[in-house]
Amino acid sequence: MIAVHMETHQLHLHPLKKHKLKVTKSRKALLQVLETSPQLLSADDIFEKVNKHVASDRATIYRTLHTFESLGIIDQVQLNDGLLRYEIAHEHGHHHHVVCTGCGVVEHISDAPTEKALHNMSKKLKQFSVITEHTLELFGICKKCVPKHKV
Amino acid sequence: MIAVHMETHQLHLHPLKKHKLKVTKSRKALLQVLETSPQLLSADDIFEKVNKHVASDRATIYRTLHTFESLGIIDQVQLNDGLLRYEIAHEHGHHHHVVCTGCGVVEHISDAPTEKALHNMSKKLKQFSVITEHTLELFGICKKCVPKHKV
DNA sequence: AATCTAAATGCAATTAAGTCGCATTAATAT
DNA sequence: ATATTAATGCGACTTAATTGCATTTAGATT
Repeated sequence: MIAVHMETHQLHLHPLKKHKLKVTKSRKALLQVLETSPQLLSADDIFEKVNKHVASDRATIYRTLHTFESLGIIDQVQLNDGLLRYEIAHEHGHHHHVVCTGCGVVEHISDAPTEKALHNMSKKLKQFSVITEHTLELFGICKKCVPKHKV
Repeated sequence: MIAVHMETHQLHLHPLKKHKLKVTKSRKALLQVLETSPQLLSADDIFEKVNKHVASDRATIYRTLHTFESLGIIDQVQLNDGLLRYEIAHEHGHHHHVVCTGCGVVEHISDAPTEKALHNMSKKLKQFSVITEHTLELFGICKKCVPKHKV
């Protein structure tokens, strides 16, 4: 009864308890921020958003991001500007992103035909016999932002 | 006769003259370095290699890279480590890279089936109707490096 | 060939993203 | 309630990249 109650409105505590990490204000806020964001967020985005709720230091944010990343709680993503961005790790595993250049909203994709085409292509390479990974990110304008760009 | 002679061993001057840029030692060396590199090179890689031939400053290298990039002489590439890398621009246009994580050697690819799969996939997106671009980079171990990684 | 001038360079200072050491604080096990 | 150890805050530092400014130089002009 009590356990059920706790679970329902404190879902963001799970990853911390699960990995025996101390439940601090900064970490709770960071998780909250990532869980509710429709965008991929940079360390600085996260720093700003966390600090609207609790006082936290950049070094703490960076260290927390590293900790969470190495535990698989969050994923790092490189887009095309060299800035690392973060998202809550997907249970689905391998996937890619479509990012709106207007508002930053992200749609997650994992498309079997594309993966198959990539696999076929990798067999045609001249200098490579082993492909270990790939990055694939798409950029576009989301339906909400299309009107703004029509102007 | 004279023109032919000049062309044969000074191909790297063409882009400079073509764009009415001054032909300096640093720029010649930078072009030479990029033209002969089987790898994508970071600004710092280029700085080091250029300075084996002529004395040049980092600021000069960065400015030259910007100039060349905006004129389409070279292309910028983001891999997965946040460092900008450069290559001589391909006349072929749109293409992707396969990068050896051992030695950095790059194979250039442009695969119609993959592009078609990406195109099909983009039509299935929920939040997007317009896709403007995509990045796709593959990582693997090249045939020369496979033996080293077997150890 | 000597001179002129805009373009390019070298140098130093600056910014931005991220990291690290260390003393202090605070979460949680006892 | 206390002890222990993880986590934090702060400041200094690193690395990639940018910028202002005085000097130099490529190449056009005479």
